[in-house]
Amino acid sequence: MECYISCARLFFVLLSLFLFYHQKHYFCPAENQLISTLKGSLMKKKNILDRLNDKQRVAVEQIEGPIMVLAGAGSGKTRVLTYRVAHLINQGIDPMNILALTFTNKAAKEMKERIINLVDNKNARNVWMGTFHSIFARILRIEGARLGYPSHFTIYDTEDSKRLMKAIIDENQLDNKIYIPNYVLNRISSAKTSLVTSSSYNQNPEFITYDKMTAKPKIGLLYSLYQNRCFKASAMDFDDLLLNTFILFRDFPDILYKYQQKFMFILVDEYQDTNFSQYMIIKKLAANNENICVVGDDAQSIYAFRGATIKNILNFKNDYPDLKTIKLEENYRSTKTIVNAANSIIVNNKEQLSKEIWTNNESGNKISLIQATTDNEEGTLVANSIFEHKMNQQLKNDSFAILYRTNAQSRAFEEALRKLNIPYKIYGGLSFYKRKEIKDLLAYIRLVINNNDEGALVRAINFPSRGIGKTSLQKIIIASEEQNKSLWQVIEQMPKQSLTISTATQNKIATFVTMIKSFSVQLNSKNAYALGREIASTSGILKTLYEDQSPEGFNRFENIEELLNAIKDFSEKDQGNIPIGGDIENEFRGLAEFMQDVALLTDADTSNKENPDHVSLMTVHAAKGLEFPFVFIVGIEENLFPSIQSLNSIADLEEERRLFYVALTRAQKKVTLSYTENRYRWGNLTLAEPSRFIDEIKVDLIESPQKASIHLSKTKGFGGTNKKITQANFLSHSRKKLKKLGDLSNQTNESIIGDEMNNLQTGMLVAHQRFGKGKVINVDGAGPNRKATVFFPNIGQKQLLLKFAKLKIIKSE
DNA sequence: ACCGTATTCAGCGCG
DNA sequence: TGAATACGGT
Repeated sequence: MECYISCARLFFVLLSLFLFYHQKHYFCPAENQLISTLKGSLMKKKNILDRLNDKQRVAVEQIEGPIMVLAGAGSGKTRVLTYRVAHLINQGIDPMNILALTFTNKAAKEMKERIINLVDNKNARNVWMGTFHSIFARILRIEGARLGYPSHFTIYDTEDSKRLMKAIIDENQLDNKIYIPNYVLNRISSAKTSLVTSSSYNQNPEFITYDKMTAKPKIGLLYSLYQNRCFKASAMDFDDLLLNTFILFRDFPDILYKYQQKFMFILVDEYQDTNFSQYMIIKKLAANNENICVVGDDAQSIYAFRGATIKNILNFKNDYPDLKTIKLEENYRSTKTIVNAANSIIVNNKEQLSKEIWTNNESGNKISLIQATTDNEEGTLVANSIFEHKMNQQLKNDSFAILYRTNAQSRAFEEALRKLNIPYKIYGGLSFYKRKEIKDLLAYIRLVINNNDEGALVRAINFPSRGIGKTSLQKIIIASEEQNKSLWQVIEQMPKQSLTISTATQNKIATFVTMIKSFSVQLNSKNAYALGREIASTSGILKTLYEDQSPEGFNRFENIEELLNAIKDFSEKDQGNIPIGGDIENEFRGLAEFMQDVALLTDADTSNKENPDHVSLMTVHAAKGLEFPFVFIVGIEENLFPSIQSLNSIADLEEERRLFYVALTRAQKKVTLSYTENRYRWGNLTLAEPSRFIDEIKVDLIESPQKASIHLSKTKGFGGTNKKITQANFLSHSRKKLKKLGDLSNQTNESIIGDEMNNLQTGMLVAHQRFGKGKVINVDGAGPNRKATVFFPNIGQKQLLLKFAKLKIIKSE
């Protein structure tokens, strides 16, 4: 819980950083160092190439023609990509003519920063670097008119899609037990990924027979209805961004030609995780120049379950006969032990390209194995082990990561780390922009930008509640279906409609319409922040949350303020700081421009500005592309890792194995595996046995299990480099550290209330950041739930959770 | 319209 | 187990 809130704050800190390039990358200390070194020693063009090994160098220097780089884990893949772009720019290529597609926004942003630091060219930021979705969303905003979309089209997130699909299933009186919204959406998604439109779906024997076989013959119909509804709302879902780009290029050769000319050089990162539609788009774009460089590692393909296919790597050879393939096989990241362990795992996969990863690094520590009795004990043992490593080797928290297969496993580790006052951060989980209050305000903003946005309208009209209920909305939806209009078009022409809605309700709707219109007209003239605030207050969102006396309500209020602050930051910065690409004519930084960034932003772009020194907790999937000195891979049990769902097919099991390979290769110095004999799953205790993956690691690379709990007195040294610490020494040392840790923990987890707050008593005068001075009326609750009732003369009585409210005691009596 | 209770479901998740 | 949603009563 606490994490969400710190996440929330962080998210927008990060959002602003994302937008303005002030971001530091915490996970790549080596590269970071490199950058500062380079900056300091006035980079010259030829120095770039000196930093590469022979193979990397070929991959960077061979700028013309098709190139495929098969880059093993830790082999400097990112460096090849960044240096290649830098090299292109140094060769005089206009950055505007370079297209670089990445897997995440974060990767794009980090790479771009590095490139800007590598080259002495102010225009370097104009490289079109971003995810497939963000790049093609941009192109669709420019060219979408050809397909009948306005440039301000909405991008539906998965929640919008689900809401819409539910509604459609309902409206068509289909059984939502048979037509489960998520299932239907998955079918549609895989169709779109295969470039099958709704009309071709209904003629596609493969899809039709499958749906008949599974007794869901109406899916094709639902697909059509869904597409129609999205189109009326001027909305695209994530898959549409790719599908529509493909259609655009397929049906409008002039546009395809334009972008083929523009993108003279194309680079694709994480090629093993691209799907068919991405493959086809790339193929089209590169068809003219064939200056295309793809980088990937088939051994790290872990997203087949959502449509990615390594066929793209195999097909690549067929598409470009004069393809040059380069294998990067030297690992710079990990110890010999880790590299060998990873190799001994991956050979068990039948389907793979031949590659032999090796390293010149030291042998390092053996892989440790922790055996626990219960999942809680697993948490404790891992946390203790982290603590022990820290103490013995004087390490920071950010040297450690705990990786798990499923998010549900995180709890035991959180609790154990909290007990030891070790700051941690959970990556993944509920992100800021998915919070209700944020989505509420964003819904208004979306509606103001795109009146036809159905998802936004349904949300906004319901909150704050204004007496327009389900029944009225249902009538509006029916009318919109009958007339093939958007919901907005129906309510805008309300008086002309013969709807069976009471005059009172009609008046309420009319008021709502007028309000939204009054915002819309200001969109292109008013400052984003001013308009955002006006929307937040006029809509009643601020007021409603303000009047909510509960601590949660207070928090929501704060989150809205946080969002408004982010908008303010955005609007105040001058243009030229556009996150992706650069040759954009639009210099006005209004709300619409802000929203274009937000729609495609995710939590993966977070890191911790307030206290970067934390242990990272995340799924193995989320860890892709990251590295840590010490990695704990937990829950290495049959039916969990490999997952029980993967045991039906060899292909799935092989993907699990690749996933385990990815997990291992995140580590630089040491890997610790853990498993438990008993695990709570869905409320009941189940027996667990060690994963087959443990047996697949060569025996000489792994230690036999450590069983009993680790106590301070049992501390042993690790490896050669650390200094020996006598027991007495260690204890006194650890006490100091403990205290320091407590302080840090206080910042990150917000779980410990400062000493001062423990002394808070009724009658004291306190100061609050926003509410000003007030008097404490009551204090109750304990630990993280400790809260105070404070009377603020100007505002009134407020209940504040002490762990969130940054109260200062002014006067004790 | 809203709230408390019953029921359901449970894998990883880029954008 | 626990969260997220559906239901049903006021």
